[in-house]
Amino acid sequence: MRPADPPARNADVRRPTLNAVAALAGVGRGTVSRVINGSPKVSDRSRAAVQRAIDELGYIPNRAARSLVTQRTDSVALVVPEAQNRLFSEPYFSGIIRGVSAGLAGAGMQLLLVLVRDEKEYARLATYLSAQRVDGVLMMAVHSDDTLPDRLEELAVPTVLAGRRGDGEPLGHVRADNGGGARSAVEHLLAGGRRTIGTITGPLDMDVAQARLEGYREALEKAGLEVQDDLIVQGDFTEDGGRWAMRELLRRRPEVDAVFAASDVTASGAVLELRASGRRVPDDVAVIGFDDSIVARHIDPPLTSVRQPLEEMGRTMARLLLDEIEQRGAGHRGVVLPTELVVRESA
Amino acid sequence: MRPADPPARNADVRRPTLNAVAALAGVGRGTVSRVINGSPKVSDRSRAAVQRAIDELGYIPNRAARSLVTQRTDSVALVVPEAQNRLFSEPYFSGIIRGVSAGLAGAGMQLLLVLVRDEKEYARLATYLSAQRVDGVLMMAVHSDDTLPDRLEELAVPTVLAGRRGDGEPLGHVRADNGGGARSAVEHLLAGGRRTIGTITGPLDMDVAQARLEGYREALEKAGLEVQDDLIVQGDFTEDGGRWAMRELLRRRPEVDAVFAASDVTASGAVLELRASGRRVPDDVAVIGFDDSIVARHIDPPLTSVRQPLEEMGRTMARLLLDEIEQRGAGHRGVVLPTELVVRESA
DNA sequence: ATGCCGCGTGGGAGCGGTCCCACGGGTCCT
DNA sequence: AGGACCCGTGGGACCGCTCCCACGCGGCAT
Repeated sequence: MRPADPPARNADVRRPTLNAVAALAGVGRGTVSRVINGSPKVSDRSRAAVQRAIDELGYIPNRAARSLVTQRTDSVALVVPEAQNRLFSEPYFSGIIRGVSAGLAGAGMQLLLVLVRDEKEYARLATYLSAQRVDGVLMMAVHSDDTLPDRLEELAVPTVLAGRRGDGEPLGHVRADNGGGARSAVEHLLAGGRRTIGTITGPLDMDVAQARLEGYREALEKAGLEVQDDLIVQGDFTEDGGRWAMRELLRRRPEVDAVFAASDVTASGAVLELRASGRRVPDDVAVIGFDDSIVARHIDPPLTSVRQPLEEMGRTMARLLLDEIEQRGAGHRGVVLPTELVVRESA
Repeated sequence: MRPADPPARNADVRRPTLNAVAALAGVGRGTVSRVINGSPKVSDRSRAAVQRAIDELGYIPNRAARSLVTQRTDSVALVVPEAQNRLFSEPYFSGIIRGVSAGLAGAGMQLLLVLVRDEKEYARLATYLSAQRVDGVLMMAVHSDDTLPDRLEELAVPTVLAGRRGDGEPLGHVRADNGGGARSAVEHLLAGGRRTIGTITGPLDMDVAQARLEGYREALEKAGLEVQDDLIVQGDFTEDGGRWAMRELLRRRPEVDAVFAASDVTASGAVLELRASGRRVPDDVAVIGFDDSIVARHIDPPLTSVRQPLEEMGRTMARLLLDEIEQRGAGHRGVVLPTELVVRESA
């Protein structure tokens, strides 16, 4: 129990209100509101007077007050499952954020960052999000069995995903052309004369992993080569997983002369294992990764990798979400952005 | 009575209000408010009734409405200058964010992410922030000539910085023990029998760079060695800067047998240059970096590096900010957190 | 002139909370 | 018995904005 209430609530300088602007401009509140919201039904004279008053007072609308009546918050949440946050190579995360931020800033929207630590938090999140009345939700790294997106859809919260859960993703989402990227990687290996090309996949319950594997298959088939199951080893996007998978691959097929890894981190594990087995990269075995992350540039030898247009993906996510907020039922759309092969020394 | 019900404003399901809870619980609005805010002046009977009604309706308070009257937003902004966002090794950024998020979540505070692209945006930011009425501001990576913090202080916006601008930083801030970290790195090199130890610094207008350089000096002096100016080369935290600085260092002192680099990225550049000059790491020249970033683990050889307790730094920032919001004038405090030397193969 | 139209415009009525004042009804003291 | 006090309580008055209705006024047709 507090002995006495804090005196002087706090040192806040009371900011000017719309009322103050109206008084100074000699018009009614309605008119000021119209000017601020760009309504056309205001005379030039009033508009100028209001504008002058706004400038003079340094008036900035109070978001809470507006939000209370419009039932909008002009803010969206970016949900990042904690686990993924580590798993995914960092450029992925920060690149997308940068794009999202840029796309949102233009629309005067705020970005709420929500890191989700554990399952318990995750479960309560849907209610939380709809109660906070964010206008929309951006989700990073959804798993195929993720139900949060469905709940958000039920609650009619506009949602856009980074990546999709599976083939017929009903929600709006943005993803890189994983299949195409993988294809171009394998084609590059083929063009380099490699013939026994293995691949280390990601967890196959993730769409990205599936898509990249599919691209690998397509490239081989297009080249008239047979897809051999023992050249395909499942990894988990980690470095240790990459090492382990590479060892397995070498055991099965010691003559392998190239590897396409579904992530750079995996690839770096593979390179380590190759070196441990006395093989040289790329002379004996060529390696290509995916993501063009920091490690790609820094491992020895520098890694050829598939780059995703991260910032553009982020911007696109923002745009899609804004569209959906503007007119719900605009239909959830999926956007696929092209990838690019960055050739370095490993292949 | 209103003539007719509002014509379904939009597809939003109208969430229950405090009024609805009061009606269902058979009490007044004031009582419900008291229960929600944990006031002791409520009878157990009322409290129970209200609690039941809340659960039944799934009531969650409307932040905007509350914010309007309390003049608080229960949200803080995390400001990240865009340039730094690239410059700083990523674990730094994401580690701190994770800590901040954890620290804030406990207090029911929201985290607003604000990336600042260019100078123009930056200039308007102070006004913007105080107008948005965020309760406080967290700033990443301030430069020593940064004036935004000062403006925020003027505007009486509670602020906590990651790192400090200089020696007598007036604002609350959290930083790693950069000097101590550098010292332990150099001591490790000395313990390994190295005697001609060079250092590649960061931009010396940044406090971290200064502090790390100072630690280098102290360690040498403590060991009774002379600090030789030509063993100190200024870098810029980039890889290229590291290469260039290493080349310069080799030119000045070809017999150098160890290098302490002020960042891992710098160190990785140095390693590249050392190898290009035909030297082996660590056999001929030992190298230690700072940050324990991803690249530290992935370059060849794996880099010995100084780790900062990033997540704890984030949590501490959150706590400091919360304190300052709670009672302004609690005095801006600086907190220094210990670092840890992670020994790998490069030294 | 008289009516009608449409454009700007002012301002009342909320949005959903918190704050605080006034009030009923017990307890305890005189 | 009457007064002073305390406790839990209801509800009015906002917080700063948008929405919308009603109104004044000039121009045009009647």
